[in-house]
Amino acid sequence: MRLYDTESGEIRPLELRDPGKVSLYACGPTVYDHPHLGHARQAMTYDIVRRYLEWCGLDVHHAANVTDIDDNIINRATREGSTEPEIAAVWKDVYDAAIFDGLDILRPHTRPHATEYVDEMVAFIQTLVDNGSAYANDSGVYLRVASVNDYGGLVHRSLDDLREGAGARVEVDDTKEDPLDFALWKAAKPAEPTWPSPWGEGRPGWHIECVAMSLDVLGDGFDLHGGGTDLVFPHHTNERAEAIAAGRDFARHWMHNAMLNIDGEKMSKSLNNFRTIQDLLDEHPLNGRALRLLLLQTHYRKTMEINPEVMEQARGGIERIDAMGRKAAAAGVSTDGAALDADAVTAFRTAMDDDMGTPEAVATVFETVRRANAALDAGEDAAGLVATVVDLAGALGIRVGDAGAGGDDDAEIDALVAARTDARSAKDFAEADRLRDELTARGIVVEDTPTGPIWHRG
RNA sequence: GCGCCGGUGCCCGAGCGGCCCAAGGGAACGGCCUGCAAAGCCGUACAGUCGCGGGUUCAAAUCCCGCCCGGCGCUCCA
Repeated sequence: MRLYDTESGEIRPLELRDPGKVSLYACGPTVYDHPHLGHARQAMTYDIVRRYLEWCGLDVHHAANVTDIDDNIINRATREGSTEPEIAAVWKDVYDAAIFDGLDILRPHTRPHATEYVDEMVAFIQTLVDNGSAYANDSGVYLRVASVNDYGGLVHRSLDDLREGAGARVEVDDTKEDPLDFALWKAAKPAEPTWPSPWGEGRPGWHIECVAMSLDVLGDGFDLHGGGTDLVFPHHTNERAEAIAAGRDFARHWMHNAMLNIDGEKMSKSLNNFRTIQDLLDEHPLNGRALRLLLLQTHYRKTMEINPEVMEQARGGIERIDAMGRKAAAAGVSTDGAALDADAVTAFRTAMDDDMGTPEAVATVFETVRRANAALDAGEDAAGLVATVVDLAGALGIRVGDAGAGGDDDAEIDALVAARTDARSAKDFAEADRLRDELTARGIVVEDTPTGPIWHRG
């Protein structure tokens, strides 16, 4: 598989540290508020990477941190008269429900929490202080950026370029030797949670947690490190700098997913077009899967558009896949042991191996859906094609729905559908239509097939 | 301001030197199927300038230059 690597700036083969095994670290959330659509794209991107690699037969270790101590958490705790651990616990649950349950994203195998890693972080910082790449003063401990070889390598910018930005934008902190130097450890401030350290009470800086945790969980020279493009600088640049300064082998490959726009504009709190995942999920029962399809139909490195219209369009796509599933189930097609369609699998693989070409991979799935429907209509053996759709869609995390039953009133609906079938047999079409209207009013869609009617919840 | 990424049909989006008179999804239209529908299949119209203007090349949506527009980053935001 070839992937775009942010550091080298080119698409290059994913070369694994240990053959057959993939170690993946995707930066996780800071838990203090509702997760939004941007979090969904981020989490979904690495969920798809993982699912595809697993589908290819690789043994993936997916790790994602949970940042449970930072300024935002402290501020919220203060504002609500709560405590930081409480805030973090509550919002982590909200995140998990929306992301993992709502969007059918696989839980990372390992989810280290920052507050559980303070000892490791302190030890890491000690290494940096000992080897002269970090210095302590009254306000904390800082990384001496100028001492790091190729500091701006990930963003492809020189130290001078970066200083220009830092000087222009940031309040110059004269306790630092260089405006670019950043905090590894922050000295205690009043009313903030603190941990002991050789440099006094305080709390860890932002970037140190990911370095300490990724290297501990996945080991030196792990394969893939990912996150949103907005993390390239400073977060990932600084993680990388810390690892380099400590003489550790860090990520072999960096990947970053693009941002998303709502109604043509960037999503932000100030523009008031901020959407939480839960809002979207509540809007329509198909939205979780529709969002996944929408995300898959755009390449992960391209800014994508999201608005009510495209969500509706994506729902249409999901319904198309489900309709095939229902039709196949009604025709009694068994996919057990059916041989997959080799052409489709090859096309799918080729697309995915080329820097996660999910839009083309999805196109292959839909083409296979059409071929399966045609075979089903013609009464030909469609098992292989249906199995291919289920398999390939599954590799992308899309489940193919079937009958759509599962409500408390299933028996009642079955009875109405049966009554309609009887009316149709008796050519009493007025009664048949009345019964169908009644079902429609209950949100049930009835589809007549050669093997009898099937129904699902619309 | 500096750096980076984009601008493709009605909408969303692939394609990134010849296989493109440009994939796939959604919407539209016609046909088949149906008692009528729905779903599905088949077909059609949509891109006659692939943001605009130059250039390179036998050949450009695809490469180069300039401009316009949108996005991201420039210290804690996915």
